Amino acid sequence: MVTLSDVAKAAGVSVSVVSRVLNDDPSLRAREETKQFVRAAAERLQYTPNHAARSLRLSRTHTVGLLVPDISNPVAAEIIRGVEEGSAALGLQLLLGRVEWLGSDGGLANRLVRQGRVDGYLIQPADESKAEVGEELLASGISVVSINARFTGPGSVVLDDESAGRLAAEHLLSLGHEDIAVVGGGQHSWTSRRRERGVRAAMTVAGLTPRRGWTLRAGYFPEDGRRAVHDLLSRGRRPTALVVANVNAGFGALLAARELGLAVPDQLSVVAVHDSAYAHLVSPALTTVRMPLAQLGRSGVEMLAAQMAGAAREDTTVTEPAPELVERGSTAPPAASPPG
Amino acid sequence: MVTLSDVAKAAGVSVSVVSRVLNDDPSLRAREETKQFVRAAAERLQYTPNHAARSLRLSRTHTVGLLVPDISNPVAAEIIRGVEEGSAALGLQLLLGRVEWLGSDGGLANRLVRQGRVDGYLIQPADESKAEVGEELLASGISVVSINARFTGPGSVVLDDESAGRLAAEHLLSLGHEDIAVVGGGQHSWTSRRRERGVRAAMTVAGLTPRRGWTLRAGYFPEDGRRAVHDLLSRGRRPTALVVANVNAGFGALLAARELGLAVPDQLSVVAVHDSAYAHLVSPALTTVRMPLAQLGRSGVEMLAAQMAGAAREDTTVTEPAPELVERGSTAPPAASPPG
DNA sequence: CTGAAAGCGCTAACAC
DNA sequence: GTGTTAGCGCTTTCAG
Repeated sequence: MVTLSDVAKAAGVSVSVVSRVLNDDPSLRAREETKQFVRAAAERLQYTPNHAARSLRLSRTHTVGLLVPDISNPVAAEIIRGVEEGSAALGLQLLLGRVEWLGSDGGLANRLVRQGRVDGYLIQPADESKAEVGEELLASGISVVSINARFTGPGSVVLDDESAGRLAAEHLLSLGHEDIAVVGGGQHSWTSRRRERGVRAAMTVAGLTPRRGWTLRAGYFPEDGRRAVHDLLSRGRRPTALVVANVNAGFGALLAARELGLAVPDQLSVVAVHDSAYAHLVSPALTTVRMPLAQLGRSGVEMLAAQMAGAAREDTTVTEPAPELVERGSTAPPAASPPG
Repeated sequence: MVTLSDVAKAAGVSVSVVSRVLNDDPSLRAREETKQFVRAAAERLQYTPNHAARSLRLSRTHTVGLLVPDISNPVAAEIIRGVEEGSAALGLQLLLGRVEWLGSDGGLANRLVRQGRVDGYLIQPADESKAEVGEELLASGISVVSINARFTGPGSVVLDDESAGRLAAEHLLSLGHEDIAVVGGGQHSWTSRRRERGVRAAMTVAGLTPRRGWTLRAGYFPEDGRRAVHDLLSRGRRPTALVVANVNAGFGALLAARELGLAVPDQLSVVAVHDSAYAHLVSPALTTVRMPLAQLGRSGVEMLAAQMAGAAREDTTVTEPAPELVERGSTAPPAASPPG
């Protein structure tokens, strides 16, 4: 390992000069020649500052913890991609962890903070992990931002879920649907509730009232969507169209329809929130509302970086690019049928 | 931040005693009472050793770099899950990075090594990132293990790809297929070549010779599979069954068949290597060969940890649990048809 | 049985 | 313009 003093020796100056040259210390007035010499020596020796020493000295690690619920979920993965891009751009390293660390494990996440291993945390809560789990971290005074969900306190970035819900509903309405049900996310998901609100808003504008019992809470997995749709469609009157709050659950909804012998889109239209690389692979291909997931991740790190630099905690919504309807094969006008 | 000397003060002993008690230094013969006292104080103050100081002192970070090509790929994600589990079990933290760091960016990966930021690397090469990219790292003398691919030198853990290929082919053969084509991974993928070899082996045993031109190299994305199958099926004689070397490409193959108006499985059977949570969501549901991806990830970190502890570099294959055929709807006996 | 002190590599205040 | 030095928090050798 080549250290500062190696470089100093090679350049024939003292360590402090080397340090200040290499860090572009403005208060340093050295001969240009000296600077060049130092830089050349550093280059030649392939000097790289030791990270441990530096963060010990500066109490700053240039590392942020990324706490995620489940990498295998393509929606989460897409957000992570954005986080990755953003942190690379900001020169931050990512320490990967599971969001479960917040709750269990004697507060492993907190320990990492006290260890001085990270300068802040980016949290992508699972649906279930509600606000409280992050509170302990919030209380610790460290920089934290929650992605796609909110704590009780400020410090979050979310998507324009209400618009997404509205867009999905408007699409169905424009096709002529009136009997629209919504399959939401988990019980406590604020994100999902906002999508549902968007759907209701669109229906209200169209002069429709959502039928009671037609707003379900399912979850974020295909199996959740499947179960919910089985449930919904085994009751008396059936909707002609479904807004599913999450694309994964949307796949499950499609599966359920197939299992029930319902033709999509002829007998049932399905539109889901969040696009997915798989949406065009199922049949019929799934109509979705695309949301800027990677941008959400990028905004998340950026906000965290700002917080670490001293900015106040705030809550923001990523509205650019706006949610966009991606029409595929799973939506069509309702079959002509006598009003129920 | 509470430091060792805070604890020492609280316990009324010196820092060195605290350090040795907390690290269970066997060479320390202190009164049991003293130890208890120290531990109690540490507990009470919520002492956690500062990571930077420790790794500066010990030149060890308990952190490994995880370099992946693409988190959004569910197959890669599943491996990462295993890596995550394994590293948690070993008390290692994961620094997430892109495998592209190896090539470009002036060797960012190398820089992290010289910075002393990681004790070793786990690399999951993209198909394209061939052996060479890791060589520089290998040369640096750091611990490295490559997952699901091999460097020119030792230090890798892979799956039993040949068995997987064989299993897929045997399934098709047992259904009565003779005209079997294989859609492989990228040009240079050793992993994929081993799967192809397994297919050929099974066919040879059955007294069949794979038709020339029926072994394609595609890639690991749905689009790759789709293109390859379009290509393959637009030629004169058509196979009755396909072994696709990767489940994602398998989805693309299914799509291509649909686009060409070929009924799966009646006119074309498809079996793909690697199971996926999406396999049962497409229609027909995709028959796959399940491989222990998470176990691969776990074995990867374990091997890396061993290497970091001084073990020699080696190449191993994860054979437990063995590849397993998951029969779904995309395979069936070939339609009775005159031999072409 | 316990404490003092050196030193890991770095930055920054201060001295010359 | 450049060098000296203290000290970040920790482990460990060596004294006592």
